Amino acid sequence: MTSAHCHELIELLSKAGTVEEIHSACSALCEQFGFDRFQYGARIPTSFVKPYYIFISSYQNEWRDRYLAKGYMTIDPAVQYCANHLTPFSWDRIRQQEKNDKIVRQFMGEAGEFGLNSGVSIPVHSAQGEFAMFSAASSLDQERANSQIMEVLPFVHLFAAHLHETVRKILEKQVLPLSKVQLTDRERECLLWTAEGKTAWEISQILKISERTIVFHLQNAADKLNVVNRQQAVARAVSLGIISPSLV
Amino acid sequence: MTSAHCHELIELLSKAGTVEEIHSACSALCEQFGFDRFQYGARIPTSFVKPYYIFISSYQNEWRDRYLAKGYMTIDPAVQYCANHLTPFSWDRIRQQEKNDKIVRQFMGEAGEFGLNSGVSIPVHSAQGEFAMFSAASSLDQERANSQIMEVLPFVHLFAAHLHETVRKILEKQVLPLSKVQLTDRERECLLWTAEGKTAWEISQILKISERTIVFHLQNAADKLNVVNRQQAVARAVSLGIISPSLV
DNA sequence: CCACAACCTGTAATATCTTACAGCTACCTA
DNA sequence: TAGGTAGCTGTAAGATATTACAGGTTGTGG
Repeated sequence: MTSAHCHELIELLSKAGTVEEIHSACSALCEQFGFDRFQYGARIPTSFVKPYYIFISSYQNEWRDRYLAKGYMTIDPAVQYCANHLTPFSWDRIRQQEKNDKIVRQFMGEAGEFGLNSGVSIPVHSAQGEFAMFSAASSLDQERANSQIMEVLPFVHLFAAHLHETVRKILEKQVLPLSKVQLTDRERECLLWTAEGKTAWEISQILKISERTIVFHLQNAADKLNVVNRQQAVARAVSLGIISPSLV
Repeated sequence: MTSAHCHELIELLSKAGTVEEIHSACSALCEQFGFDRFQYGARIPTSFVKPYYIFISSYQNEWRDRYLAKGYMTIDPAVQYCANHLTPFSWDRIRQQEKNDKIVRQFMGEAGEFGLNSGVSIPVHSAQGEFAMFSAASSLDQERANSQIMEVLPFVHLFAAHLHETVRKILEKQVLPLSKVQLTDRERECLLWTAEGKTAWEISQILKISERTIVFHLQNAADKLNVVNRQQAVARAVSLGIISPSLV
């Protein structure tokens, strides 16, 4: 296994223009690297309460349905880990853990019935606040699966990053109109200070323009972001990466 | 070059408890993978206007000083790219670009004087809104440098993720007291709806409790987050990953 | 039983935001 | 020259947030 195999797969990804083609590239990765099934899932922050989800998966439908229906996302240790970390999560960490909730053990058992015993999950976090996870499962016995996973881990990790960027490019045209919002310098500046907790009057003192103008810029920013007030404007601007601790 | 070398380096990282030890691990990576110099830089969102920066670097001091003094961070194409992407940025992309600003060409020239001609930059984005970059430079001629970079890219990429997690663990004790803020379920819930643009009265209707109680929870959340109003509370909660489009 | 955490509620004064009205300058490009 | 964009400013009514006062219930663990 060399980096060249990895770059070939990434090359394949870069040519993908549809979800189906991405699915094929992931399948190619599984074949190349000795995995049986994969799943990519991403959460896109179009709204906080109702984010947009996309899944590209070769998991069995029955398992996927049960997973969603029973709300296993809030139980799955891989999800818990990936939501807060950057580094790959090997599934056998769960078994190694001393105390596992009863519910977690049950979850693991059910997953095992679908051939999801050994595997690895790669967290992906983007600057735009998106969260994605790429998981690959192996049907080898635990020991062999682990050594195989270790072998290909760097390649899968790099692949996952490219995978998310590819998905993002496709989604951009469809569900990410917000990410194209262009704020003017002043709008961004006012929003930045608002996120710092400053009132319109205080910002007017900082920027040495009238309070009315601050209100004007913030209103324009809110209109562009399609939100109803400053709290929501700040939330959206931060989660979209439009404002970030930066460049000052 | 195999994955085993990579895992050894990561093992080394995991043992690091100080910035110096991390520096050593990065140096080991450079030696192992044929790079001459490295730089890791991270921006930690303790505040929007004045974020916390940390650098671990083997770049020449003179270049580092000039870089900061001249504000090259806002010019550097690698930074521009990494701020918005997940995948590695090979420096020769800059040269391949058709139109380069005069200022960019000047920047590249100056960097070249310090032996920073060929190299790669890996973006790192965390769930907590941190942004980091790990760059490794090679003094080989362009063609050989590129093929060498391609060869080790997956390993460097995985290393960068572990590097950031290690740094984060060290910083957590010092500059990240905010990340330990624990909000109650209600506080988080109220904050989440506030980030959705809901007023206290609207949230009271959603949660079927009194408006006064919503105000109470939001005030408690603001106190814990050490902020002065709802805008800042939302900004901080989002950027710290305390609330995110999720799990509903 | 007591302390504590999480949760809940009310009144009221004041500060701040939101929105609607109306109008200005400067710069750039078709 | 006209039209567009970015920026700037004022007044005012009404909605909402902030803060300070004062008080309650429920469940958990020492």
